[in-house]
Amino acid sequence: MADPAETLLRGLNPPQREAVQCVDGPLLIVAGPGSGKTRVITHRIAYLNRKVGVSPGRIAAVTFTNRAAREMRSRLGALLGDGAGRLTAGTFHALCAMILRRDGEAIGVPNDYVIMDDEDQMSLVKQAMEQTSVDSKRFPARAILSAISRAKSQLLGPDALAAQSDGFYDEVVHRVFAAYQAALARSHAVDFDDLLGKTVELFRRDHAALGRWQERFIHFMVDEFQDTNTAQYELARQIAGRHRNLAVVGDPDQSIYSWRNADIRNILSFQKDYPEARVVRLSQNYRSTETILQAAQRLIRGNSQRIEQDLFTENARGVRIRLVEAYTEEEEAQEVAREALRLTREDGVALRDCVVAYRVNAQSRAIEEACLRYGLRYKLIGGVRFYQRREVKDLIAYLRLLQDPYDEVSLTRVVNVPVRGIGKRTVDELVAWARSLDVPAYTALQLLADQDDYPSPFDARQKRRLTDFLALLNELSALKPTMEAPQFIDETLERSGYRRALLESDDPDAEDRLDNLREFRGLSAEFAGEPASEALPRLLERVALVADQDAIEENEEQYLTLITLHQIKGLEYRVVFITGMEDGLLPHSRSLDDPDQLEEERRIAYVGMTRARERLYLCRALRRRMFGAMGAGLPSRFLKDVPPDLIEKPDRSGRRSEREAARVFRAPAAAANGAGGAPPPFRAGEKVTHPAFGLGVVVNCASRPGDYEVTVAFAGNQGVKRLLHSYGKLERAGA
DNA sequence: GGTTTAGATGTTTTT
DNA sequence: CATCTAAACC
Repeated sequence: MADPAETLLRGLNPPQREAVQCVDGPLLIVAGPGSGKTRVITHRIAYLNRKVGVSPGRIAAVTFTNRAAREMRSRLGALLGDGAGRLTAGTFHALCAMILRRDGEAIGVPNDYVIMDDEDQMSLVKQAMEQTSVDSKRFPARAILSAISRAKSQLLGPDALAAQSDGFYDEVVHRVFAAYQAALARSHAVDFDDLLGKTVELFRRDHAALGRWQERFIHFMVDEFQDTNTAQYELARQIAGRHRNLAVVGDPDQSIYSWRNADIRNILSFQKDYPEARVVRLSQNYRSTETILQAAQRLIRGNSQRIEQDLFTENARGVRIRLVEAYTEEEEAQEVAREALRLTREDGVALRDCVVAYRVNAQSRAIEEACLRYGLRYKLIGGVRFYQRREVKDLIAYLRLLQDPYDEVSLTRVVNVPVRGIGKRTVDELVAWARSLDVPAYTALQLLADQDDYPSPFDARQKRRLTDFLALLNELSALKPTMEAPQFIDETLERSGYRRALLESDDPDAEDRLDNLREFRGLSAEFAGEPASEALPRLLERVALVADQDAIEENEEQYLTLITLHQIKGLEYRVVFITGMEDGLLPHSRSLDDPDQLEEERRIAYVGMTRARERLYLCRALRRRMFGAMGAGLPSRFLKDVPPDLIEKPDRSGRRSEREAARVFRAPAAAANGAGGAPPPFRAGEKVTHPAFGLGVVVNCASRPGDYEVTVAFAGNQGVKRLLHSYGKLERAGA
């Protein structure tokens, strides 16, 4: 029994063991929620090491987020110790960045390439549309971009798209597509889809390079396989092409990224491409109570396009799912906050064990406000992401420009930030002039500076300003090898005048912005110990690829987590609140008219529900602010699919009058304490009656936003209850 | 060329 | 409702 490999199998059920031990050849694991699939993957890696002697360094494990990769590493560390550090774990994008950094030049991806984010892509598409005179009124740039992105994630270039084009729209897309790719190339840039597509292209063309990576990773594993797109799957097949040790783990019912071109059919393709593949199903749920699992199962059965998985659990039945119905978004948030508070005080639940999940980021605001009001610490995941903030993007644009002067998007972004008298008109002229000379904008600037008499469209004043800017870039570039990244960032902010402009501006957020810049500088400290010229490419790559800046920290701090239903995938909490269970929000209004999208919305709800271990709250508001106006919210159609006997409904008989609802609606934030200044309705010690609970004695009367919460000890075995005064069911006894 | 303002406009999810 | 755009104004 001293066999270290055997100990890894302890505590696993038979299918889990099978998945762990099946270390030769292709493997498909279809795993329901809470089935311990992450555990199976890490154990499999450890088993490969202990039993077969495969070093973790020869294994690539692709995860959906960087967070998941980090988690996998630490789990593996617990099993294997030091050796685990050599595992290559990360997203497909990170893996591709690594490959391209080393071998990309073979297909013309320059060593110093930069990665464009979606905002940059948008501006490039708009520019490409102007260039090809495509009317942005008739063809929204966003739609064109998503068509381009769809084509790219299916490994179609402009020409391939044109070849299978069917109609005018594709023709338009094709034109913009080609111009867009040209603009990327001119800027030495790749977008997220290129990262994948160029790597696939590299492996198609350069078999020596492919062979090296095939030998490097003799085992390849993909988690969340249901959310991979065509390019990602192709890449996995390429790398696993020699050893055929490709293991994929997925759950079709949790596929929620089709809008990012994830293709659930990859699971079918896998079985076709690897007919010899072993298929293992993990159906036992170790996470949730039976009630929660059953409710989720019933919900997901509402989808017609699916294969039934018979999930089961041996966990206890647990408490019923609570339905929370509030009048407004604010009340919904307050009820959530109040309940979270109650759980921490009465039920021994830590605040960290609770999570509030919602469909759209905008919903977080009401919750945040409720948390502030009740003094709950919270942590917002996602939201306006750090790297997207204006000042951070400005700084990144400077750094990118200093790494790659041909990055035109960055150049036009910062050429007049802070204002240097180089307005839109001048910038347009510069870009047009550069294009007429068929050189990048940066080269045009150099021309302007070096050849005094070269004919240009600029007068002396503009010429002076432009060459001053060029001088600034060159000056900073010269500093790059002489100092470390944090110091270089300081110099950039100083010499560009950015910091000073921010200090002198009357922007009310100036302080925050400086804080953010300081924070960014702090991040760059990780790359200290080497000159900025070395650190910059890796720093910028990190910035582009690692989106989960506000990662969930594994510390002891107590806070309520606020997160979207998309980001919560892969996590679990004892208590889950899902807010906005309304038609139009979940399912989202943009998905209502498409059956396929509607099924995806249902899967999103399913993912949310199955995150809960013990308690699940489904919350909705009758009225919600949308488009600036209030709209009536109908309950989510998904609620109907949850069996009523699994749900505990609010006491409808005690519902407040419509008039009172209107009052709350008009002044939702009125009176943070007590009912608008009204005196407490009862005092401790008073005798009261309740229609359902009978006679009781008031224990306490605490003020609540817009209300009072009365604690009453009822006679007999009714026990102590907390009731909201506005429900109006309590009356003074003995009158 | 810069700045302010009114007006329109468009609202999901993220590596 | 908040953010972006275009046009008027400085």
